[in-house]
Amino acid sequence: MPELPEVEVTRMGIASHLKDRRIVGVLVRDGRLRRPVNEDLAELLVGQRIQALERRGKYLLLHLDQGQLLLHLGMSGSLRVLPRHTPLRTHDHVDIYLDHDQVLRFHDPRRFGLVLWGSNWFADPLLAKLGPEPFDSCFNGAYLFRRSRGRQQPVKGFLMDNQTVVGVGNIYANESLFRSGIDPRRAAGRISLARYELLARTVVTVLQEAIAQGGTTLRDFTHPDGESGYFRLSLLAYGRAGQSCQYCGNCLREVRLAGRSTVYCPHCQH
DNA sequence: ACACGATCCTGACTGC
DNA sequence: TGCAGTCAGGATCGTG
Repeated sequence: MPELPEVEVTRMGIASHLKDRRIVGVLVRDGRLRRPVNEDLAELLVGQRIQALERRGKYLLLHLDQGQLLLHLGMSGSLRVLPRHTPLRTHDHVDIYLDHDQVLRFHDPRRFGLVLWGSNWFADPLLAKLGPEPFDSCFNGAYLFRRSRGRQQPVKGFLMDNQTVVGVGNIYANESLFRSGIDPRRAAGRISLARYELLARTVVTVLQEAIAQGGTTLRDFTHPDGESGYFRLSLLAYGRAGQSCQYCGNCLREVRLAGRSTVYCPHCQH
């Protein structure tokens, strides 16, 4: 489900409900995630107060008095703040009970997500190797150009690599390359500085638009408040294989790149 | 170092 | 209706 915009929409939706709340209980119904949830999570968390909810790439960091709870939504995860006695759905794997009768509930059918306690996640290999945030000034065309020299990898895979830049998954990689007129199959090392400058600006614009529209709702992604994200209506490439290009009217084509569905316009993208 | 495929897991959907 | 096959927004690991 979530790329950077969906994670950021989640963060914005729940951060104010979490700030200064005290954790009064924890229930792990199924701790078998990408890595096992800490077995003693309740002992570790109960009594601590929540200071902030921060995002780094597609990771969320819940800052508590004595450390941080690292959260990742994987492909199918979601995180909501609910009244404590809200009925359970299947795959509601972790509940963190808060004062004021609320619960922070982690839901993840495919269990590719993470819920892990630690004291310094920024030093952990999971986060330490991440590339820049797309909204940071060091993410720009010159950076992409420099980093891509000599690389034969298709530019789409290069853009989705979270050591290049964090947060750009399959949907937004497709959209950014479409809007930039760059063929996703083109070798990353053979794209000009000028085109990378356009691509970097486009990535930022696409992600910002998606956040402003509440993210992209496919299948079950909804806001923390249950609303849908409307960026799906703005998708020009992703999910539109076989339909006509909004720019030139030709038929959009689909190929698989690094195992991921890739949609592009053979006429507009080079 | 680099690029790719397989893999973790469940659910939705397709076609027979 | 049922069953097999395919695919899905991520990230890591092993391979050549």
